[in-house]
Amino acid sequence: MGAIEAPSGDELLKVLAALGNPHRMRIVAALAGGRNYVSGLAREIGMSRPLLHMHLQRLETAGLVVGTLELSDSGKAMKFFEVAPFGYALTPQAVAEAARTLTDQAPDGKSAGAPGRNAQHGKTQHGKASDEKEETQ
Amino acid sequence: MGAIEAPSGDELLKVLAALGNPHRMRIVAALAGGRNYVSGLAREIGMSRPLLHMHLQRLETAGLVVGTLELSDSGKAMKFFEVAPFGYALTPQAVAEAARTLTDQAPDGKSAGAPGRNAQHGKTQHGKASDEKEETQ
DNA sequence: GCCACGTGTCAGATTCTTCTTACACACCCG
DNA sequence: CGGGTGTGTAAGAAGAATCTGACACGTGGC
Repeated sequence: MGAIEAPSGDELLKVLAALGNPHRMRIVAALAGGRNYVSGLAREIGMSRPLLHMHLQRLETAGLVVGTLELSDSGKAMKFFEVAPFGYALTPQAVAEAARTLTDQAPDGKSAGAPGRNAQHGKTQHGKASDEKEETQ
Repeated sequence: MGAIEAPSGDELLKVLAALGNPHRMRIVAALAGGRNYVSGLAREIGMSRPLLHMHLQRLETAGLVVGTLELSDSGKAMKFFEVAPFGYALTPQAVAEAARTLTDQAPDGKSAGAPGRNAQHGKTQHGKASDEKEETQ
């Protein structure tokens, strides 16, 4: 019966909390139309840079966008962001399944090992299977 | 082929914000295992009734659960809750599409009539789909 | 050197959400 | 009639999220 791989409760929770915000939704929408760098994006959607920075950080932590620092021909460092090819199915069973592996995140939980920051876990029919290595950041 | 009906931005936003909470996720999970009434559910998941009441209200507003007030044989009024057969696909395009119809409106109530709130977009494996009626607030 | 552009981060105020406590009512049973 | 069950709601504290402003740094061009 379980056709698709269920995401961990913490992961799904982070994704939903990240997407459950009008500004962040708009950011993802703007990024879905094409990649952009922080200041340009801030101008496009009319938001202060520090605020956009926070939202982008939240989205990146949830694995919904990825940022790459590039150097323009002028030599200026510009951080480009683009949407990650995520795909989640939101159904009662999926939520129930995820809630099973839901760890009541303690205020201090990350001691040794990966901080649980994982992006792709092919949930839906997204054949996109770029391998994912766990990098201990 | 974009034959699928996209949810309104406000609707998707409400759903994501409602599900982006560990307690509410657990509530949906508990309710997916079977219907229950408020006090019983509060005992089952170990939560105070007023708090559970608030969370249930939030979930019901988002259209994720439905509550029906029934009378037990003893004559006691008991409010039973059960999960609504919702189904949302969370992809970059879906978010972008929803963000297009995102009204950043004030806490003031909506003007009139039932807005086009559509829940089922059967792209995931979920057979049964009885449509629910729209209840404003 | 100074300014325009890019980056990141911090402190503080504000606003929202969450949670507890306490109250209101209705019904049944001893 | 008091005590058990069920319901709903309101006030206020506690906490987390949001947002603004100012600061830091680096590079290219006048």
